[in-house]
Amino acid sequence: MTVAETPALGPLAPRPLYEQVAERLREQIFARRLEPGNWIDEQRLAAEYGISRTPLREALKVLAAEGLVTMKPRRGAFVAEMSRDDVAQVYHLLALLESDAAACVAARADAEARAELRALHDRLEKRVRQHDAFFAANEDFHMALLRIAGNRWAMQLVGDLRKVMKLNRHHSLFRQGRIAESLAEHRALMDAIESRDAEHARTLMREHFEHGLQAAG
Amino acid sequence: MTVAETPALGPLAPRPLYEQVAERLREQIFARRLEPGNWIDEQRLAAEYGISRTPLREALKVLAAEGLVTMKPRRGAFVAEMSRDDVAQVYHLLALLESDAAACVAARADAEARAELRALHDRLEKRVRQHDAFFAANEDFHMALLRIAGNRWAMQLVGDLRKVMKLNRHHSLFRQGRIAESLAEHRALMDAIESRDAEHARTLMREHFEHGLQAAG
DNA sequence: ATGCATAATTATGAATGCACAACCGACACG
DNA sequence: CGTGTCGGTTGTGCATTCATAATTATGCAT
Repeated sequence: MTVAETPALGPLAPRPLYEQVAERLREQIFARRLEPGNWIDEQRLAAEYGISRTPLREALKVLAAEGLVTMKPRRGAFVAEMSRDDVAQVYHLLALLESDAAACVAARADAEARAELRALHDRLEKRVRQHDAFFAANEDFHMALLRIAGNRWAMQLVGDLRKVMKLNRHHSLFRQGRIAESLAEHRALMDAIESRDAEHARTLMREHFEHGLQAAG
Repeated sequence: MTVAETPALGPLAPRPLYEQVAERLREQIFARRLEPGNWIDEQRLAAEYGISRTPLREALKVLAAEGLVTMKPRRGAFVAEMSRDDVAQVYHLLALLESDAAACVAARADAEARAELRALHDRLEKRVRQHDAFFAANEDFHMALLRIAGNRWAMQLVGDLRKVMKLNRHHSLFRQGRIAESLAEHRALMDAIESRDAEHARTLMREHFEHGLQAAG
């Protein structure tokens, strides 16, 4: 009844096929090989992946729950589209959830956790010039913050919201100069966290997202 | 077994089987006919529902994404369990998301929307004595607030969080006297909304959940 | 009896098969 | 020239079947 100990299971994880397929589909969607609005041809993809439609359809259900695809009865699956409103709404939620996490971390994280965030932030500083690497490091920092905040449900929610955000073509970081701005905001946030100023951290994180939304608009 | 002619709603409701099954499973879980931690016997349920395992498995994927069941590879599906920590974490998120929605509604909802909420609140007032009816009316009020706030992603998130919350046996409203308290808090919230005091509404909603968590603890 | 190896059973994960709705094009009609 | 419907085609949704991992039962030695 207490957590059934499934210890570690590193390379010995016989991950179900439908999960691998879901992961692969996510990559295809983020890489824009499957574009928002496009119909997803089950037969073609099943053939391409060398599998049957059954696990593919199960994977599509998972992605639908994540919001990456929409299912139309008897019509099939389509890559989800993000309207301008959707982007604004998701930004608002990310601001709310992540600013709360930032406040929580500033207030309660131990020295070790703060050091981990500092390390991730420093990595961010080193990648100002490489857009893709900066993007990845940015994601790492934000997700680490969530993990340290210690709310697994929040981590799940934010993870899903960040996934659907990747559907948005005009990502804020693409704007010229936005990376430098974003970095400066991260720097201020990191300072607030290290000086354990929870409310300041909350405000900075919220503003970070507000600026991101403006840049994306 | 074929649906035959559903005279009025036949062609208008071609809801896929796996969705109906998902709905039915949710009911079974909320009614505690399937208890948290229990293994879900695919064959037995498929036979019981008179369907094959394929749509049942697809429904289970959906519920897994909602957090109502957990899938263990090669072991099957299990009704999710909510630990004490989980309950606290979900309450925290509901407080955050719904208090923001309350502030938004107080600030921006038009008279008609406020009237709708008032009507739902009055219904709540009339059901103090009937636990189940009060519970349902409470849910209606909270979800209406979310809908009026106008963030469809927030509505989805809160809906899912409220679903997993129903797994928790010791729901706060079960505590003696909590219903009256809850109602008083709703009353104050409704007043704040009608006087369009956004920050007051936010605070009241947050406290409403904090009290709910204490009652559930 | 207890512990371990091994065979039988059972259930999951995936593949294949099939019925019917949705789509596409042709052709008749207003 | 647009509208409608009729037949063929395609693809979804679901059922059925199969392979293999997990679980239970069995036997044997200690």
